[in-house]
Amino acid sequence: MLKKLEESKLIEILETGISEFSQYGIEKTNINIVAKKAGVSVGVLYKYFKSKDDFFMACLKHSLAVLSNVIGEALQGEQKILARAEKLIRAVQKNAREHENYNAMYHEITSGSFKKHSAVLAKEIESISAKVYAEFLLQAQKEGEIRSDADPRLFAFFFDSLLITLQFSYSCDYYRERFLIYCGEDILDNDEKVVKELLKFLESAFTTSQSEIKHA
Amino acid sequence: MLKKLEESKLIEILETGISEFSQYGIEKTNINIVAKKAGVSVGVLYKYFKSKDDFFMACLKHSLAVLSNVIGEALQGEQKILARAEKLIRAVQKNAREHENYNAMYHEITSGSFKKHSAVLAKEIESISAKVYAEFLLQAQKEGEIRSDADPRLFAFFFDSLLITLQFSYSCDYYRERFLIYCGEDILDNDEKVVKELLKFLESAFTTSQSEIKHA
Amino acid sequence: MLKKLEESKLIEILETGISEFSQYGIEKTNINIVAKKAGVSVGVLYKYFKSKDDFFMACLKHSLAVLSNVIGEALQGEQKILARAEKLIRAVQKNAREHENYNAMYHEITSGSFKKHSAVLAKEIESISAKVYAEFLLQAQKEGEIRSDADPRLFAFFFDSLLITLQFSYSCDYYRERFLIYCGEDILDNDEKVVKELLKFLESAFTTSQSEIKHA
Amino acid sequence: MLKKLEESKLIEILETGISEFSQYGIEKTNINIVAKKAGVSVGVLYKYFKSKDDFFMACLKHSLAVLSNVIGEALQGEQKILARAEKLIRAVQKNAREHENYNAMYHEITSGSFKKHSAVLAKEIESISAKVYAEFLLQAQKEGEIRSDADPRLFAFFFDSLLITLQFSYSCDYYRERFLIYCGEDILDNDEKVVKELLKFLESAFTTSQSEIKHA
DNA sequence: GATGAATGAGCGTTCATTCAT
DNA sequence: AATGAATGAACGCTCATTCAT
Repeated sequence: MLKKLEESKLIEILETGISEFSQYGIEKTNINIVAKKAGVSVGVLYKYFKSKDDFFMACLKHSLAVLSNVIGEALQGEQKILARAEKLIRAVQKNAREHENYNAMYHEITSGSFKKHSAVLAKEIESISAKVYAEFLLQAQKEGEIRSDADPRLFAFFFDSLLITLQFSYSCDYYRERFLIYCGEDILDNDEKVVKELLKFLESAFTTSQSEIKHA
Repeated sequence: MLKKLEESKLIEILETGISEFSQYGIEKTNINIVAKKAGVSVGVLYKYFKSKDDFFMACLKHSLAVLSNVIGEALQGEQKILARAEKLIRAVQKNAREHENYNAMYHEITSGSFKKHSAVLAKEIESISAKVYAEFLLQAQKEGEIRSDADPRLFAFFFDSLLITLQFSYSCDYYRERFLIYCGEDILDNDEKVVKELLKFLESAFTTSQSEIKHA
Repeated sequence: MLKKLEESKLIEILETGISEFSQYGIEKTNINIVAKKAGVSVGVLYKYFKSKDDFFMACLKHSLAVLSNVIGEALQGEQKILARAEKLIRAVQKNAREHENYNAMYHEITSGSFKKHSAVLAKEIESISAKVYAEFLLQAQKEGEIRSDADPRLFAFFFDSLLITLQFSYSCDYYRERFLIYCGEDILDNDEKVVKELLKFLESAFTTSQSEIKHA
Repeated sequence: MLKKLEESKLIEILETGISEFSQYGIEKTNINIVAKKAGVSVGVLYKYFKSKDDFFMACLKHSLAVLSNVIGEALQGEQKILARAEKLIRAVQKNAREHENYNAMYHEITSGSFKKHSAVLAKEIESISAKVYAEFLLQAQKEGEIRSDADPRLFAFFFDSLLITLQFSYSCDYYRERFLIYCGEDILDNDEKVVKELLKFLESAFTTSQSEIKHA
């Protein structure tokens, strides 16, 4: 009971942190203000987390735990690659809207003064999806769904690049603006169109073709 | 003459700023150190720029001026869309390596405490390439190079998403790590492979196909 | 019985406090850590002692209670002054080693932010030995062991100065270093030498001499 | 001219620091308050000194520079050992009164949380006087002024112990109280008496004697 | 104009003390 | 009574910005 109260408090602190971090960035976020907004004293915050960086990391982990579920669920039991892609795209759209801040957190680590942790974080965060994507692309290739001369890892990389950019386009200010500029002011109200067009874009890439490219 | 001297000094200041900003991020960059490294007094710096943010903006503009040339040059006089894409990909690879800092600057604005300027910056930065891409995709569509049911703006968006992610993969720490995880430790030494695979990925998207996608 | 349990607990708290205070000094000692190390809650600690300063005072008193026995025992029943001095010196050596922390506590009050209590503490701590020393020096003087023109109180002061410096030299970091510098790296393994030389130094001071000093 | 102004400012900062440190101890001294009292901003203080510890060290050095002159001057050109001792005692009396704070600074390092620097500081501070004293005691011994069976280093140690205790007795609160308790309330107004008695105390120690001590 | 010393608000972190349970 | 989670004032230090020279 006490435990439950503590846990809900902890989550409230994390959520507040995520809200502040995703609004102001790591450096500009003020720990004292986070504590006040979360309704606790700084002391409590420093009881749970040993430093601001540590606190940010905890917020990040909390965000990623939610995000990784999204991918996991979207990949359940499907067979055809385009169907899988469609599920992922829709998952991204839903998730990015629902957990705007979580995604902004993810984006936060790719810039600013968090360079020092780049290698560790990337390994921790990207390894799973990199492996999953590459594996199901390889599988798709074996089943003739993808051109035989494609490198599954690179294709996984391109695919993920499209997904994360889309994700940020629904959750990070700058990317959202860019999204509107590229696709029109009403693109945020037209999720279906985005799904369709991206699938068209992927379709051919993910569909066996005989053509070969010749480079000089 | 005096003007010229000032101009070269100004550029030196901007270059120093870009170097520092792209290394440490906006918040952690110390204006006094920038001034010292640039060989000027802080007073001069504050004469040219009214605040740190303003200075960052100027550095950003300077970076983008260089970057925009890259796109412009890559688009000169070419006709076939895949050839154009190839030129752009190679330009991105060359540019990202040569002007690592400039690209890091660009990435810097997409996160952190720079939210307030997102709309203005996006409009300023993305409008041109958004228009250029959409136009030549529309042209390509008219000439039968791209499937007739594609939305040129969305396709331009997807195409640009692939390019900027690639750009960051060559110039920003986190994205570079992600790149290695997805594509292997030696991917940075294998630019040709990246070009080929991305072209394969794009090829079908950018090549007329009769298939249509049916969504439930 | 309950009382007894409390008493032993109290002593454990005090001993822990003494250990921490003598290691880190008054300010740097953390009450919460003291409580944890002593195996009690801070609440208990603040039940017994109304503040950190108050707790330090209690620790100090506890230390001094042990230290005062040392002097007392060393002065039992002896007659000749040099024999008494020898007993005291040996007592200091033994005590300083055995109760390093207690002595460090004593030294702690002579500096730092404890100025406010100087007068009270000095009166409490020094009065006894000041009186004892002065009295037996007076006695010694009457019996011709000390030059007749000596002021027993001043001589007691000088004698005690030598003893406390020696005490600190065996128990406080800085004084120990100084001891090594003055007397050689192996002086801490050579207690007998210290005894002998200090007795030589005192011998003449404490032995009647005819000489008189003439100051201009 | 500007240089001069800066130097005087620097000294004012150091003097303020010495005043605060010797009043409140290292930990309780507030850098912001020191800055305010010195009439500068914290920024200036941190321009000159890289941390609080560094600032304390600078204050200490400043204190010691003055103190070492005292010893140096007192040792100029004298021959007879007791005359030298007398000069030193008088120097200590004068110096301790004039530079009360400087001496308190010296005492500050012997306790509290400055343990980490004990070895370095002791070496730096004590080495010189240890060597000087030992040398002139050795010289005195050769000339028959001191008993031939004395160890000059140990005797130097005892002599210095008497001097520093006296020094603190004129400059540190606790030691001053102890001084009054041992020697009477009016001892601070009776410097001559202290000189005379200490010389008497030393006289025999520093004067050749035939007696030998026999220990069991 | 140019300088760069000086400013001082602001923030991360600690820890003595309190008080609800 | 005993606990120890929670408090929040306090302080060391940084650095964007100003302004006297």
